[in-house]
Amino acid sequence: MDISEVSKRTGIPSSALRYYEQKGLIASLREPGARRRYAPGVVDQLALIALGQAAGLSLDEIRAMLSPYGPPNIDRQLLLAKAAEIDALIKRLRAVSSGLRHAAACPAPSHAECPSFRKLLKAAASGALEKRWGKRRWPAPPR
Amino acid sequence: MDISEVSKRTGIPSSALRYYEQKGLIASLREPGARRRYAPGVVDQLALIALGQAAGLSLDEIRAMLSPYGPPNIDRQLLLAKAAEIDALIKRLRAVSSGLRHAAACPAPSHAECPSFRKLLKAAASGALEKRWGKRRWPAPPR
DNA sequence: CCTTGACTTGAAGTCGACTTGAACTTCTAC
DNA sequence: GTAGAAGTTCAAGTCGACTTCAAGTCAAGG
Repeated sequence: MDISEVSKRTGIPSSALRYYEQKGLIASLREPGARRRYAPGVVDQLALIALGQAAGLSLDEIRAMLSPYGPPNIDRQLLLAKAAEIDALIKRLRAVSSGLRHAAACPAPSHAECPSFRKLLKAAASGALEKRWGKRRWPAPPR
Repeated sequence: MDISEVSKRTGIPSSALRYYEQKGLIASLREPGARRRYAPGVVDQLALIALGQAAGLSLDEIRAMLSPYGPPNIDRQLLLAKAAEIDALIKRLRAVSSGLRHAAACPAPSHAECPSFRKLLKAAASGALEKRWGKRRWPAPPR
């Protein structure tokens, strides 16, 4: 497959494919200087990368586990830690969702006055008011 | 309250507070040129901002609804849309979490060969392989 | 042979939410 | 009155994951 074929199949722009290769996340077979050709397995590889990204792993972390050379070297500890992290995130997101619905529905002039809203607020933003959060990029839903 | 007091109470660095003020998200009462003094309500305001951020709103979107001048001008449509978006995100995150746990547990040499894993993968990454996602910053959990 | 379009490279630009630095002022304590 | 901590402004830097640009190369069709 050539780069545009992979791009079509995965939806990932060719610029991103080149970027991934440059970062060592995928490999292309080719004579130096010529055009890239991809083995079919690269599509699965890219799906794994997408999973890792959805899980909040950085490309560097993903590369550490899924180097295209040799068998995947899975850090099970890290995966479980990330899973736990995501579960915690889900909890907070549920509170955020409730908070938003409440804010949309509650007619109180100032939401800061509504006790149930304050409670949701605390649950949703807990941590924000204690220790600062790190940063993370999350995908938006498929449109 | 002075800026360090607000910072201590909310955990938000003073640099961020100045930034928020510059962006019009919060107000400080003060003689021009002198030090900032904050009304107590600013803490609630900041909690709302944190909620908005946790919900994935940009500071610009938050400002549109929570201008410190005058009553909040809530866009209920937008809030409900964001809530729905978050619910969809939660669904995908659950799949991601399962996927990670599976990847950590499954002894298969190549995960791409395990059918149940492939299914999770699809659910987790769905959309990534169709249309490209937008970008969004999400907070990490409180450490 | 020549055009056209897809590919190549490396470097630079983008985005949002801050942080950091430099240079300066002001408040607090001694 | 003076040190030093904490505040001020404005400009510039940071981070990750890409995208975009400029300039050049290669392959197939007419």
